[in-house]
Amino acid sequence: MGGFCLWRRWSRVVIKKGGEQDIEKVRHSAAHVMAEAVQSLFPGTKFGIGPAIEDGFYYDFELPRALTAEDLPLIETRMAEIVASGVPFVREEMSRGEARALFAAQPYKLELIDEIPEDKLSVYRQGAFVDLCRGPHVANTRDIKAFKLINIAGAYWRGDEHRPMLQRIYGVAFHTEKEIEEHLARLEEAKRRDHRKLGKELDIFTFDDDVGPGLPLWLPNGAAMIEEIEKLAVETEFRHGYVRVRTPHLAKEDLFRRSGHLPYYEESMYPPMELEGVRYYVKPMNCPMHHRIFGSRPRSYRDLPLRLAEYGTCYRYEKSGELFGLMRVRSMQMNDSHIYCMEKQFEEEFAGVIFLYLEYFKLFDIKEFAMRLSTHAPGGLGKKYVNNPELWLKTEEMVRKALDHNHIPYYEVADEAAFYGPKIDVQIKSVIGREFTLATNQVDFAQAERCGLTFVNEEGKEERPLIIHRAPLGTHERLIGFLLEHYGGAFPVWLAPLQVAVIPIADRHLDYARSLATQLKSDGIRVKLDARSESVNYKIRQAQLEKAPYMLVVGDREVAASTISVRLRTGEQLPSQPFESFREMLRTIIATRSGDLR
RNA sequence: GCCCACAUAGCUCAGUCGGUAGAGCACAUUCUUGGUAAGAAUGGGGUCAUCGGUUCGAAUCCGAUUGUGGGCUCCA
Repeated sequence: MGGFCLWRRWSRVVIKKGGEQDIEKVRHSAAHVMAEAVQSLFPGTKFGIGPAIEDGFYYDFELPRALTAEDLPLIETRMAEIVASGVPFVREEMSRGEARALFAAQPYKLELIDEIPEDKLSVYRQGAFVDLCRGPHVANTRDIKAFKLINIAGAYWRGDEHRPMLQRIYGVAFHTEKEIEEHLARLEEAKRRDHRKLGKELDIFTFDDDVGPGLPLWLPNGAAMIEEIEKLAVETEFRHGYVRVRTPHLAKEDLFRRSGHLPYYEESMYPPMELEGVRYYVKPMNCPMHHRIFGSRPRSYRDLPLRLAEYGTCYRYEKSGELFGLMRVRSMQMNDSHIYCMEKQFEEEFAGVIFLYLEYFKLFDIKEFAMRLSTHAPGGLGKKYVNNPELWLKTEEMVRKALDHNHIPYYEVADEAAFYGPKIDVQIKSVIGREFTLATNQVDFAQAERCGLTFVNEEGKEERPLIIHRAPLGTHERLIGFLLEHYGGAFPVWLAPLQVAVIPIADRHLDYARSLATQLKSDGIRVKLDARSESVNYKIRQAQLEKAPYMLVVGDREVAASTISVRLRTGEQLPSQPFESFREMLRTIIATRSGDLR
């Protein structure tokens, strides 16, 4: 598993290793300087918190008016003055009472002061500005060499949506101006790779106001990709012993009540519709339906493990502000499966799923991801989580064992589990830097009981199956969103919406070009014949922009010799060759889902 | 859902102090038949997101709604 990296902690680790532990101090100090600047420009400002973060810092303020983009340069200028004045950062220690007196006009600081367990509190002073802070800081404001304020955003105090919304200013800070420029250039590059931009340029998907937010429409190019991905899933899951099922998009209220979705998941569900006195819900997950398939006849331990798979379409009512391109939508098609097994089969099944993930990630050349074990929090029992503390602890331990025995690295986060059990989420980052769960592998000890699922064991007694929910390819929406960014739109041949562009040089080459296109089409290749009376340059440019892996340019020479000239998407030119040899190569590359072009 | 910003042709964007809309690309037609990232001309295309208000007059000012974006919260 080379290339595996837990980038959650990555930046910190790298910094420490590289002997650059100072940069965090610089960023944190920059936050203090920004706070001082804001205080001097907006007297009466109430301060929240201002930590260092990846690439920079932020500080939360309660201000008399809303900030605008025009305020940032003013704040920056003030900061530059403070930096240039070369004021030292001075640490002072004091008692809780002294701190309370010092921050008497700062309600947010008072709240923090009261929650600090130690009796000795520390504050840092630079010039006229003093802030409650653990430190450490740089010695002098002059040590802050390069910073820039980036944007303004709203943020709830202490991340709690029931508490006041403060105004947050984000900044970046590095040791040198050059690093800032490089960082901004990286952001620009990220914008070019943004799946929303590429998805539009490559005609993959669109959103329509009349259809609704978060409800993507797949254009022909996107639909072609979806079909390839489903083909991949069907073949792979068949090899791994899954059987396929199909289920409706709706079910009666009672099903979701028994499964636990209505008590624990209702706020993410579309409201019910009522017909002939019966309430129906659109499904937010496929599991209840699959559980009914499991329960559709008596099951023996000999039937287990039973692996039911379906690319099921689900609908979740995500809050409007949470929608994000294809990465966060309201209708989604999931690479779903539920594995019903005995407890003694659990470890093997669970590990099998993890290895299935790794198989897929290798295929897609996905190297930057992290496996996150999400566990429950005792405080959420009966609210967010099914109330069965023993089973939570037991299944969490089972998952840890399954991971450890297979030497699979992971990190653990409490209070992130599904309502029915712990899970392993595979975390990836969008090119914008936002983190998403791409795939998931969840244990479910609750629904079998809630839904009354049993099997007859070796002793002829009824027993509850354990259930594993898994979606290694996540949803089409998020996977394709991710792959767009991951490949920058230049997909491997098998996945590329347009695989071959046939480009005749002049009209007299059209017949030959057409016969090539027809033959490729009969091989199932997605081919486009560009028959327009445009220049060769123009047609090649078009094919390049569409990121066609292959361009077949045919003119007098090719017609005369019955050959083709192949230009790769990389700009590379293959030697002139008989059409049949290209056709053969293409067949192999697609059949093996190779990432290479030749 | 919350804070802030934005919404002009299919796409990317101009549009000054309010005086009934422009460019490039794309598309269509014609000319051109050109050998590896844009040949030329002509043409069609916009209720300036929607609704309301201010004004003699609104793309422009104000309000609401819808949608999008940056965050927060939440998540596949």
